[in-house]
Amino acid sequence: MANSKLYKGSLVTIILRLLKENEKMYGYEITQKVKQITQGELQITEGALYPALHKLEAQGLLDVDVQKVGNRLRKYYKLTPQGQKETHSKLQELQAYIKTMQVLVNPKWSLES
Amino acid sequence: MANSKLYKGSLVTIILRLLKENEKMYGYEITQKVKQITQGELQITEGALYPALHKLEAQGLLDVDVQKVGNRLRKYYKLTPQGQKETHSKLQELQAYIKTMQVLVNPKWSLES
DNA sequence: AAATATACATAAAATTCTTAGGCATGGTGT
DNA sequence: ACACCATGCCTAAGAATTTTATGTATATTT
Repeated sequence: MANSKLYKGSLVTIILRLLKENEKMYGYEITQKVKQITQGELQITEGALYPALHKLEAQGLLDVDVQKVGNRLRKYYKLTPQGQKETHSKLQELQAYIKTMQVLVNPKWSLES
Repeated sequence: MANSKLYKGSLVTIILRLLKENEKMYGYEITQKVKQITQGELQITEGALYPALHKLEAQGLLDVDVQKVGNRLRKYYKLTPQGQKETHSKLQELQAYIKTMQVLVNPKWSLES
């Protein structure tokens, strides 16, 4: 997941955000979508993704729909109503995080306009 | 450290950034400064901070200067030349992270203006 | 025929942080 | 005098998340 440790903790937010946009997605699709959107900057590893999906499902934030495409299985995930709420919450947390970090990083301190 | 998991991985960046601004700081001062700047949003716990400082020192990114103020010890940390380079690098990573996350979060996909 | 892509999965280890203490000085309130 | 909180350092057990390393199987490309 990139060489930056900053991505630690943002996997769930990313997953939820993608599912908000795409209605239903399967695991492998998520990894590819993220790679594409970020132009390779961010690579979600399967060892992190699948456990995360299982946990989100266990928490009632995602529903699963297993489909057989050709001869292969796909597990399509989609947001539950509760998952939609959580998505909204996570996105607000992200905005707050970014805002806070920018305050910490930008030297407008001791000025406090 | 806030209720958001997004802060995971950003502690070192925060420490380095503060030391870039403040020349020399001691641990407790860092916790208070962060609390103040973020108006309580972000509380750095000492259980995370001190091991992080020790590690940065061991990596040669920080130098320590122990001083006795009144009857109490203070360990003042400051950036080494290598620490300054690393700070620059970490700040660029933060910019990249924010940019990437905003791309992931903002729905300009499949448009790619 | 071999290599790569698709598609799922788990498990050990590493990393980072939280939680929960411990020790000591100094000031403030009762 | 005594309790409590702020200052100032510290560590260690556990939790949570991710990396790394596999495993299995089918489909496509070279």
